[in-house]
Amino acid sequence: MPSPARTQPHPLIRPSARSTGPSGARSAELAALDRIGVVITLRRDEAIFFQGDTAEFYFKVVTGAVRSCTLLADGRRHIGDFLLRGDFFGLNAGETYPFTAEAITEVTLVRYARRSVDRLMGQQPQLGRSLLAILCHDLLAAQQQMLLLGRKTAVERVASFLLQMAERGGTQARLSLPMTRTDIGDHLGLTTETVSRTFGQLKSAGVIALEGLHEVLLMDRDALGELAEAA
Amino acid sequence: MPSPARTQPHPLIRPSARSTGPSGARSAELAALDRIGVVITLRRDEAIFFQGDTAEFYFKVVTGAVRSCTLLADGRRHIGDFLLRGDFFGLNAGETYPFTAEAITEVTLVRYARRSVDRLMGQQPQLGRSLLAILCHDLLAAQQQMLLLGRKTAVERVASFLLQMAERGGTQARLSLPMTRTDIGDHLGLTTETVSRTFGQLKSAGVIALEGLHEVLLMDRDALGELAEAA
DNA sequence: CGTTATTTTGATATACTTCAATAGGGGTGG
DNA sequence: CCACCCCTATTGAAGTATATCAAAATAACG
Repeated sequence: MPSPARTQPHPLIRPSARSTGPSGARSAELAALDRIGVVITLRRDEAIFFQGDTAEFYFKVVTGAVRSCTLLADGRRHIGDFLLRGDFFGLNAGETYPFTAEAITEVTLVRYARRSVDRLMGQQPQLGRSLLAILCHDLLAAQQQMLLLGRKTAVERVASFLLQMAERGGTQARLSLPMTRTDIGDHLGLTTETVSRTFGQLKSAGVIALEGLHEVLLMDRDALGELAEAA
Repeated sequence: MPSPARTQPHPLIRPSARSTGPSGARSAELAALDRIGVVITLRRDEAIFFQGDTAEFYFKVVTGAVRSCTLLADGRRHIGDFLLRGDFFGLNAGETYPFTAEAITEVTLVRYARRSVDRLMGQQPQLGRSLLAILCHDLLAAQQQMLLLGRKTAVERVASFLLQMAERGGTQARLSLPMTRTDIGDHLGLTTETVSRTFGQLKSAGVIALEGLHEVLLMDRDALGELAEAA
């Protein structure tokens, strides 16, 4: 079911194709994908797709950050993952997307038509392997997140999250958190307040330092690792 | 802080191959797998593999039930999933298994060598698609579990779990739970006591009935659906 | 059948949430 | 450039769902 316009913080504008062209891919096998990709851009808080939309496309993040959300009937929200530069998302066995994807910042994506990917996979078996590898990786990440949500304390969750973001981000000592504290809470199964207090604790302990609201310096990575109960 | 797993029999015995032979597969594409599979059986609480073992094999459950567990340093345990008849597990991008797999009951599995599967995939592109579909399905299940662990109450967790097991189990009104209450707790991010109390609540409410410890009758499936906050 | 593991039930403790109020920050219009 | 406003974050006080601790009841098992 294609989603009708819904009230969103920003007037809801559907992504529109802007130009076609190659962009960097993570591996040789995936480079073939670029030939069938279309670059799109979205503004902050725009939806890329809604839960329940027909799953026609597969996406890769070029710049910016995306969140994947699901909602319960009474409004409780969960953010399954944050998608950063180089991450793929939207690949799905079912007819429809099982979650909503929204731009956290202004974002540039490459969009691949599902049928084109299917066709290409027939011609290039290596592509199938690459997608298999990506899915295995995502599944592993999901398993770690389940451990976090099921069995870790607030401090352990936040510490794990920061380390994970640091690993994904590139530089090791400084990392940027484009999302809000509420987003982080909804990803870690905590409230905004608890996230804020936990950042405060880590700051007081000298483990991290904040530079503005969205930049974190890892002052003591080992200590952070221990707090995360490294798993 | 969530409690460490309590006394659990630790699996000490390595699985051993017993006999060779084909077994039923879920789809035509996967039938090809059976030709390269080896049937193995394990006793209750035996480990199929340990976290960190070299990931040489891929498995399918023929009879019985398996749990996939990860442990934190202090003993807190999380069960990522229960694997039932027809479920595949152990497929993995990495060199090693990221979790331990243990037999909950006496269990019969088919074991596929990873390299054989790889080779077969080269010859039968459809196999790759089937594995892709299985992984997508697993990923979806993981996303739902993250929502459960991150945002649902104890009653919602247990209700969701029962419905999920009912769907997987076959018959709709009666379902069997071969695992212990502790296993269920470690899967749902709860303690044994909370699981037990929640079962009690559902029983008092007339939503379920217990027949022995491991058989559940769904007396009011709609009510259970509402309690699960159907998501 | 006795023995041990598992489950249930009860009483208490606590980590996190909820509710409430203040403070900061970034953009916009004057 | 500054002043205002709104949104986000922080901080505080009180409440609650679930964990923990403890013990009895039930089931499993040799």
